[in-house]
Amino acid sequence: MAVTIRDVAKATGVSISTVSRALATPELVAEPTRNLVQQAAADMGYRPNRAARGLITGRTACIGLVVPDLENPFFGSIGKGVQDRARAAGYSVFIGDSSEDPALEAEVVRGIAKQVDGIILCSARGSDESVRAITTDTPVVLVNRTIAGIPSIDFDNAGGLRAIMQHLVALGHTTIAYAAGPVTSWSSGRRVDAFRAFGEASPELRLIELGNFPPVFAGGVQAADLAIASGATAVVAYNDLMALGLLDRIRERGLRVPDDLSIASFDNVAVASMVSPKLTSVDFPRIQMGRACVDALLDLVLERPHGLERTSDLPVELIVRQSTGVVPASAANREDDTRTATPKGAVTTP
Amino acid sequence: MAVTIRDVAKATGVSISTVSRALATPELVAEPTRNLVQQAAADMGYRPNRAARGLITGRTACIGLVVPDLENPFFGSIGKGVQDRARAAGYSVFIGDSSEDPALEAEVVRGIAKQVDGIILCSARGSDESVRAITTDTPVVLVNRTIAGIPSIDFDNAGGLRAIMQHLVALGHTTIAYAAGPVTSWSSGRRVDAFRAFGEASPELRLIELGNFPPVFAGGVQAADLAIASGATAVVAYNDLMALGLLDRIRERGLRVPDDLSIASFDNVAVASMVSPKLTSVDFPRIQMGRACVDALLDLVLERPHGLERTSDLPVELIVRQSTGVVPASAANREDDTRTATPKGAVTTP
DNA sequence: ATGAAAGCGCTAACAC
DNA sequence: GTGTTAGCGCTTTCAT
Repeated sequence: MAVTIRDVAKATGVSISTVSRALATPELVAEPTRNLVQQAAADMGYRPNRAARGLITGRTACIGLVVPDLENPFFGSIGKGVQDRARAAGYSVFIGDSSEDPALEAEVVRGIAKQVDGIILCSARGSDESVRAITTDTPVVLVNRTIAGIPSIDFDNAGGLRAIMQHLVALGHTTIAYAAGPVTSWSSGRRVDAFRAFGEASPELRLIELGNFPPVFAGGVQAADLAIASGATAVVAYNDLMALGLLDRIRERGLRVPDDLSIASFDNVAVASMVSPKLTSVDFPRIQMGRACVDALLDLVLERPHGLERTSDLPVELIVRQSTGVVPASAANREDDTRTATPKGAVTTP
Repeated sequence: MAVTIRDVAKATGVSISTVSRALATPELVAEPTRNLVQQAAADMGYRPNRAARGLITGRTACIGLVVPDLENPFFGSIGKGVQDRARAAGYSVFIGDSSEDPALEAEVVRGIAKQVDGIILCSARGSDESVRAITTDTPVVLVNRTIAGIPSIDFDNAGGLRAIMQHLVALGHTTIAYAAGPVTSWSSGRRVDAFRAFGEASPELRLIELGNFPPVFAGGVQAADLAIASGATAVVAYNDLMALGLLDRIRERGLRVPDDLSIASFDNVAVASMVSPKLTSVDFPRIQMGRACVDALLDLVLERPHGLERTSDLPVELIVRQSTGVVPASAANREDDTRTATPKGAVTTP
């Protein structure tokens, strides 16, 4: 058996409660006693039994992290941030993988809920009700999804989309296509909304929605032909994986990126800078997101008043690389004609 | 407070020990009582308090997984397998990220050790002694590293290397270069050993060791020029990231892959099939590895006799794609000459 | 087959 | 400032 508080008490000649206090609340113990006990505890290699402590305090000093897919580096990064901040705060992290399955997600959450003080739930797949049901027993912070009444953290999807659009417009593009992710994806929805809003604010642009695609390589391949057919000079993809698929298919069709067609996307996964041309992509501070989640969750758990707002958006950053370039001369001319034909506010020719 | 065993006892009119038995060891309770209790427990939403149980049984039903970097999809996959198998066995998983830092690794392990029944330690960074020290308190299974006396699981690195070599030889290559990973990497060492062994067994081949490189894109870039200078017609890289760097630099030098130079590597990361040309790579069954780790660890924890051997190598699979092709005609001729000039066993010209 | 009772290691009143 | 005591929720002898 490991060394217990009792052993330390026996060794130092004080009572077990003094040992407990010297270790947990040192300010309540006289200097000499405290030193004696702490020294002895250290010498004997005493390590408190978390389970016993939790049994009485009702706190576990553990938090749970439930993600749809651990293999996805996106969630790995968040996990790294979570683990890092949690450790700094003296908390351990339980990991749960729901394999993108709502039923499994519920089971995983249930299995974890009892042994933690709170849960960080990434991209919850369950219904609003099922998620809300969890939050009655356990503090929860949501990532990549918002449900009224539950604190959540997200990236600034709209800001990222706008950054891409401004970048493309600055390069002279006026006909821009967007290849969206799954309709069920909340973040995809936010980006589509921002895309439309941008279009409404800039009527001189021709913005084309290519439709919804699986957020993977094959989805990008599928979108590529539509993008080419649309006449757009730039394509924005829901994520880098799709951008890779676009790239592959576009080149297969004999076009060059970015000379004939520019590509921009979201995520800035590691490989974005390893392919040629390197991808222009919106970077999400994922590790920072993980940390922010822990902060928000501990605010809840410890009932700290000065926590951040119930929901917040983390700023993102556009990383410009080689997959976006100035609009092709031919397209620029063609579009110039269009622009001239419908000048903003003034009609000189009937 | 949550519903306890006491509440269930009160509701059913039996004693708490009967409730405990009905739930934990049903065979010790009479059929009617058992049903009554189980039904009531289910209705009341009773969930056993793991901490309390652990306090008395000495078991936590938790295992720890410590990896060098959660952001690396390699470890994410292993984590997925671990989590999956552990859940099936009724175990929860603590995650620890050591950020490739031996000191932090030790701290993370220490923090986790007390709250788990065993630890799966991936690519341990600490010294043999420090790792062995852990195993005195806690069962440990090692991944990607072997230390005498500690059970470990690994991939069949040598088998993978041989599979690549046989593939290249079948394509006519006789001058093959190898770009190794860091000298400190255990798996890199295994592959280098296998490379040399293959060379010794096939004296008709010219095998070139380009040296050790960082296992990342930049390392591959660095190796590329050496590979080209070496006159090899095929390059084997320590991992896919390096292969990507090789690919980039080789094309920058005006050569084509695989027409002028073939590239093969290890890991088969997702992106290997998303670049062009798609990479020939050795696939590691990582999720399966995670599962195998849990099985091995639970053998230790539960002192099951029929566990697998103390150390074992998981089989790997070569995935042939577009980055490897038949040897260039020019090179084939040149090499034919060489081969003729130094025939095996017979010297015709002084 | 079931109940009573003794703790697992620790913290938190409550005394002194 | 320190010691005594009563549990936290559960399993596990030991009786019955």
